[in-house]
Amino acid sequence: MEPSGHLAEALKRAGYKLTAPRKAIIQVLEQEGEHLSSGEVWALSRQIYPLLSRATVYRTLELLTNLGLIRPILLNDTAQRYVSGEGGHHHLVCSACGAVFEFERCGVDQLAVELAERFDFQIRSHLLEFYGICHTCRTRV
Amino acid sequence: MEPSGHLAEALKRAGYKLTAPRKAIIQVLEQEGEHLSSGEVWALSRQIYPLLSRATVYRTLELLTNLGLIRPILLNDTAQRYVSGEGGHHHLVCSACGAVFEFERCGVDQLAVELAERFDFQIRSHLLEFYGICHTCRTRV
DNA sequence: GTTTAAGTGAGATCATTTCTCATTTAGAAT
DNA sequence: ATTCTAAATGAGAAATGATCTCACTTAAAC
Repeated sequence: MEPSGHLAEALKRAGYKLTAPRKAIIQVLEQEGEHLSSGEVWALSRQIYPLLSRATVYRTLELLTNLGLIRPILLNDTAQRYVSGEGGHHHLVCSACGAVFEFERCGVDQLAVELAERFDFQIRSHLLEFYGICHTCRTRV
Repeated sequence: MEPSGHLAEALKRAGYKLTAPRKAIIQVLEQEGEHLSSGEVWALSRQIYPLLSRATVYRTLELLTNLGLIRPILLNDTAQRYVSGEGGHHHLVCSACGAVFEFERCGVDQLAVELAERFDFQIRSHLLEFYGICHTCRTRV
């Protein structure tokens, strides 16, 4: 999800303690890729630090979110999921079957610059999603 | 949220029964505006149809979602919230304090046309969100 | 090594969502 | 209008996800 060591460094820089539970959670986030739910983070991190409590997972995910290092994303789940706080995510989401297609170029960079100036807002990432009906669902009788 | 009668018509057209519970839920969605959670829809709809069960609210929201008439959106909540299934939503979201700023023009129309063709996907709406740190949070000591 | 504010675990509590199944009903058929 | 039936519903149980509390622990500054 992130370049290794990135999250730990950012935490320390922001004045937070680098504890064993946090190290385990960070290691999971950095190694296991995108779209992890809170529960998945908990399960995976307990393989590293078995005493880890659910509460600490929620607290750490919230902390990392507030620092802009990760952010929640809406998938077809009930559970909250997280992705990297940097860069863009671009999806086509089928309203009927939930299928997700990804694409790369989105062309919002210029807009980002304009908005950053207009709102005096420091932009770190973005999400662009289109919703509709996919080919399969549309051609199904 | 929708032009009046739009949802009821679409439901019938898709072959679903137009029951009293569904009418109440639809009336709420059409009148009460955006960003309602399931719980809020339940509470408001019960003012119209007091026997209404939570389960029916969930079932109806899921049905309307599958038809592309509404869609879930991620806000700073635990609860699932819904917006119109048509048109675009454009937000700047502060990772630190959760503040949301809206903007209008997003310029993704041309991209939408290209993607629709490339993926053979019928696009009905989109969401463009930028994440970062707002002016207030950045200048706060 | 001491100190102390920050961080944590365990489990209770709360909120949201899903499930089950007996009962009801919209709308088609007559 | 009446009958019929698959679809829809209500009520509450169960599951899942998130938050809170508080006594205990610990990172890191000194």
